[in-house]
Amino acid sequence: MSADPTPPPAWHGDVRRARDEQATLATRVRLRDDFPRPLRTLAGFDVGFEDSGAITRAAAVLLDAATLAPLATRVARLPTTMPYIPGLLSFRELPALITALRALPATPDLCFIDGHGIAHPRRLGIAAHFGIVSGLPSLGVAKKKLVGKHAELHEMRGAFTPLRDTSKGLPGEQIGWALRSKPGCLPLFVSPGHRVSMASAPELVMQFVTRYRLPEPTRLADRLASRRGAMPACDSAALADAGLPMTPLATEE
DNA sequence: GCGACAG
DNA sequence: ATCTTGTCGC
Repeated sequence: MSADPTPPPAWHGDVRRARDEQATLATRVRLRDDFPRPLRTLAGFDVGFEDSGAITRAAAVLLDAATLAPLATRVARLPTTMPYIPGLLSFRELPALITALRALPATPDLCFIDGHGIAHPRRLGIAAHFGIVSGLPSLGVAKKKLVGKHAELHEMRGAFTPLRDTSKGLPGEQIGWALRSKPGCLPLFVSPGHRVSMASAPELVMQFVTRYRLPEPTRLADRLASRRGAMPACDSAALADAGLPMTPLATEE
């Protein structure tokens, strides 16, 4: 048995140290598609808070990639250890997210994270960090941009345009995409996390967008993390079909 | 010094 | 993220 090669981030109250750690880990991000085709299972992740922020609540939802049927859901609650600091989001939320991931009955082929992938000052947004720590293919789906600029976006569903980091001059390297997942809605900011290419990111997201702005994996995790609405019933038969463990589909909350 | 600033 | 009612548009 070997120890976890990459432990979840630990906050030591030192912003500069955390930034250095991000720069180092960003070195290990791989932007090449490296996941099963066709995709069998997907997982969506998001975080919410309880007790005025004292408790960090991470939600994970495993779905069947072919039908988008929920196969399992998990919620992990951990004491909140640091405040929100732009650019250091993963140090605050990743421990809970990894806990939720490990509680899933099966390992997902691709992980959708609420937040940015490499569209980050040091190219290690929470989705990229999640990929490095877990070793799994991941991509980021954010509702607002953290850094970068992009041209005007067409109103048509599915339209996308590059998001580039212009902080070091024009044109600037591409760090992600602004994606019109739904007409009449603000665009989504999509970027590769780990083991996913820049070119595939928009398609991977649109492939799982139905009638809402957010793709199903993230949309469902969002509701579970924020304790809103109800989760569609999990399909135990599908979980079995997928050749996954016959773990009881305990749906928390 | 003045904005920008994932969740 | 979270606190919250009504309101605008398809």
